[in-house]
Amino acid sequence: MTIDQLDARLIALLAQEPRLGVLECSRRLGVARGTVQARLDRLTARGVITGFGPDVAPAALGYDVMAFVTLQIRQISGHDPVADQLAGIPQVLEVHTITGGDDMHCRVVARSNADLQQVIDRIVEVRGVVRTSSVIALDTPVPYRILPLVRDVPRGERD
Amino acid sequence: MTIDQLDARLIALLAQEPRLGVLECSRRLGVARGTVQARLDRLTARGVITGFGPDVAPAALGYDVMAFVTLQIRQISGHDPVADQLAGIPQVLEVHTITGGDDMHCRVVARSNADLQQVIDRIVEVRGVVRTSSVIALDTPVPYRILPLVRDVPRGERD
DNA sequence: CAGTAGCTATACAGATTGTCCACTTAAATA
DNA sequence: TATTTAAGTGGACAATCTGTATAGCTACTG
Repeated sequence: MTIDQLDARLIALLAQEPRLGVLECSRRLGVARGTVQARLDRLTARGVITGFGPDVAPAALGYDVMAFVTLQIRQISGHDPVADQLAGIPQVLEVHTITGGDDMHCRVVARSNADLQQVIDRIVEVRGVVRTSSVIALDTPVPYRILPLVRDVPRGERD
Repeated sequence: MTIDQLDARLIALLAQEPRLGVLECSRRLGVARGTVQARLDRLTARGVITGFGPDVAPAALGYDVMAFVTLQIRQISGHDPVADQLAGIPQVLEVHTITGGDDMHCRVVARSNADLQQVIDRIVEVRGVVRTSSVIALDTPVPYRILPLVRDVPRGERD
């Protein structure tokens, strides 16, 4: 499961200028339009590209506070019911189960520190959650990105 | 800094079917094309929508292991030089400075647990990094999302 | 009340998309 | 070696969309 040079260049191109159409991509990459179309279809079908969703900045919506909350849960209840509950809280952007002393790791946002407390309270209320521990993200020197990873791959061939 | 109903519906629509054109959006939302265009321009200008990048699944590229690495750094060196170094490691997808006992929080991916060790080694080598601690993400019951947040906002009016 | 901002409706040329098709390679298979 | 198969190229066509402008209407503000 890897991608080749062309795939990588295509993804990189789209990552930098996402609004480009297929035709424009083909021009920039120096290949036929059909090729780009086929590549995109294949990348999407293989699940490499999962979508082209608009990237929304929570901060721009007033959610200035971002935090990571780790949870310990009552083992007996299992992860899924807890995750389902967490999924019902809009401010919970992401949930992972993890190794180590804690059981789950969430990324949450809030409108203020006071609001963060509310969000955490809501998390604590979730049945099965035993304890939480939070750290606030003060700054994000490296925002989420995949370009370097994509550029790095190209030694591979087809799948 | 909030968005109104229409903005929210527009973002939600695009989040679900990102490939839609402006015209199609206007039809679905029941407003004029110019309105959608203007809204999109404004949302982008205001920084609410930061892009439409292709969402790439690292796992589909063979990076099956995801982990969170927290760092303690030598305070005297400051965060920035460390962050710059970390930005040079493709497998480091994201870096935040945080409150609490540790100083930085990173999301990293790797091709295997053995490979993760390599990545961590590379992080440890960064000048200014004193200590690292990692947890592996076993599962992701709630993948990153902003829809619930966007849907939740609509009580607000214009900025 | 005048001015501004936002939405609607309409228009038009130019560009793009979704699909076909025929032909050429390169690689895998019999 | 002969034969498939997958992938890429170049071109063509109708249908659609985009960028851009115009003008009228409404709501809010000083």
